[in-house]
Amino acid sequence: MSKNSLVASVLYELADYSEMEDDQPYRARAYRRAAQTISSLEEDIEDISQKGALREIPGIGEGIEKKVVEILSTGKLQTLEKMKQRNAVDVTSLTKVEGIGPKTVKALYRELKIRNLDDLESAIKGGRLADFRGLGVKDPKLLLEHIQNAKLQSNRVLLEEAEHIADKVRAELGKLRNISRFEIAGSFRRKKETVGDLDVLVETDNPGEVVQNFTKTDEVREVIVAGEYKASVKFAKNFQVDLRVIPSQSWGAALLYFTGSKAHNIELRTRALKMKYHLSEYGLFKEDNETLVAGKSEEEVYKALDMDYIEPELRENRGEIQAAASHKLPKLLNLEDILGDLQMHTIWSDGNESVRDMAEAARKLGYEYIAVTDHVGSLKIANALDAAAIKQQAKEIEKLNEEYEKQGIPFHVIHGAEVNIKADAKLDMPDSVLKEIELVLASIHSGFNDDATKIMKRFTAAFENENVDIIAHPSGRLILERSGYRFNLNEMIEKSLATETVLEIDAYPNRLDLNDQNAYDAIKAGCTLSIDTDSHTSSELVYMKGGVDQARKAWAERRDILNTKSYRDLVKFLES
DNA sequence: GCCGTTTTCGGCCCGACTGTTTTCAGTCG
Repeated sequence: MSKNSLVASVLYELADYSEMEDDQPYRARAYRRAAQTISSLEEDIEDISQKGALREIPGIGEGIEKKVVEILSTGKLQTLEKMKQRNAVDVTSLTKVEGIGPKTVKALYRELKIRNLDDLESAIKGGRLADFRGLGVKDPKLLLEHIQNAKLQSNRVLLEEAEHIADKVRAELGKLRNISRFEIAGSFRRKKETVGDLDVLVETDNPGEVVQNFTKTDEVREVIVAGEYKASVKFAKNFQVDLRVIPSQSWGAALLYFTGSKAHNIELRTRALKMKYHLSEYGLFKEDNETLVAGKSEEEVYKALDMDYIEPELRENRGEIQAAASHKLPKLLNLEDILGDLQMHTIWSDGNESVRDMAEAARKLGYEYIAVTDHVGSLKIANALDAAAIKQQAKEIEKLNEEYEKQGIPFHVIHGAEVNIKADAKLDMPDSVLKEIELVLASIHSGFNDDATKIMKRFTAAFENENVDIIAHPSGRLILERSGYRFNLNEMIEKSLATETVLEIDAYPNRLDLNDQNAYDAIKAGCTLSIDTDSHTSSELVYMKGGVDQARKAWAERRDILNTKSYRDLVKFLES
């Protein structure tokens, strides 16, 4: 785990306290901007600092450079610590409450001596907030709810879950009249691994009516705001959905703006300004602010800015703007390019269906092949196979393949295995057994707390074993649950290249492992990746789409991904 | 605090919604 998020969070905090303390809003904004840039940086901030290249990062000058260096060496910032002592106010928590920003925090402290969420809660319950001016939410019950939300963790959900909520939104919008088109934008459209809310754009001639009717649909549990052109509501589980009405001539500009990311938008607007334009969600305008240059479609706006069209997945300000301006964007991988799935489990180990069931389901998806990769070795919870069972399974698979061949069905089941890399850096199955298996995945399932050196020693054993073809779910993270083990990505990439071992993007919705940043780095370095679903039942094979989305965010092209190869080429690769 | 194809000073992305605001500040995305 890099220090980028630490540095970013300290800078964000500094921005909040600064905004509260002094009247130089642009200083706070500069901190926030730098924090934003650093948190979306692909490179480790510590490496950049060691190279002395911090000042090359846009938004980092003399002052912030010093602060970053201090955070990296001490983990803290003296200026911020002093501010905290001076104010003794928990700005970070208080600003998490909906409707409360730094200015309100300052007023709450000045007038009511409120320092934290508990103070705020008791002030509301004691009715002391009744005469307080300037707080957006007047209803005490609602405010208490917002405080509870602030105390809980974020409401972000997995992309997979967001897809289901999006289906509900689509269903509700389908019932409303007078909507000529709609689109769900935001981080959902960019296919971020987690989604915090849904941004729904609607085109209609009856804005007020559509907004009002939307707030009355069955899924809506609470209305936060509802104006003529915009509504914010909460669905079940506190999940926020924002609806915005967009005029037709601005559809593309609005879609662009609300798809984001914020960093991407700021870069675009800055580029527009340099070209003597002015970009907002209403369109790209000439300097006079009246002449519309482009706005109907995203393509039109990008074109007017002398850029190629940028796919939503790429809009994270990771160099896509420069690439689009110089016509060097990648030709992104598509789901149709995937010809097989190389990790799945059956009833032989901890899966729920037979080899044949999985194969038939994969054929329906149009695949040429699958690899059945049940757990092997001593992993008891996963009902791992021993050497004898592996042999039996090989026979079953051989028979099924013969059957397909006889019937002239061009489909192949590859006999694979997922072998555990043990804490002592040995594989959980002797080489004599592994070499008989056509495709071996190696992965870590224990000793998660080992330090990076030990983890790398274990991975190295796997990389250097000639029977191992793929390192499965390399980081071991579970999104929103655990962060994964400490590994050294650069070393993983080096080893992957040196030993021609493939790194996996495990497409299971709460894994997506490698994550997009790491996968981006690996692809840039020239590694081959595979995208596998890790399915334990045939209905999970469709998780491939999430894996492809993740790979697209990592700028993956068809040639970067192992399972875009035909069966013949794949076998050649495995044998080489 | 950052930054420069107008600039080393004077700008900084932009607009909707809310409150009790009679002309705008704060918050949010």
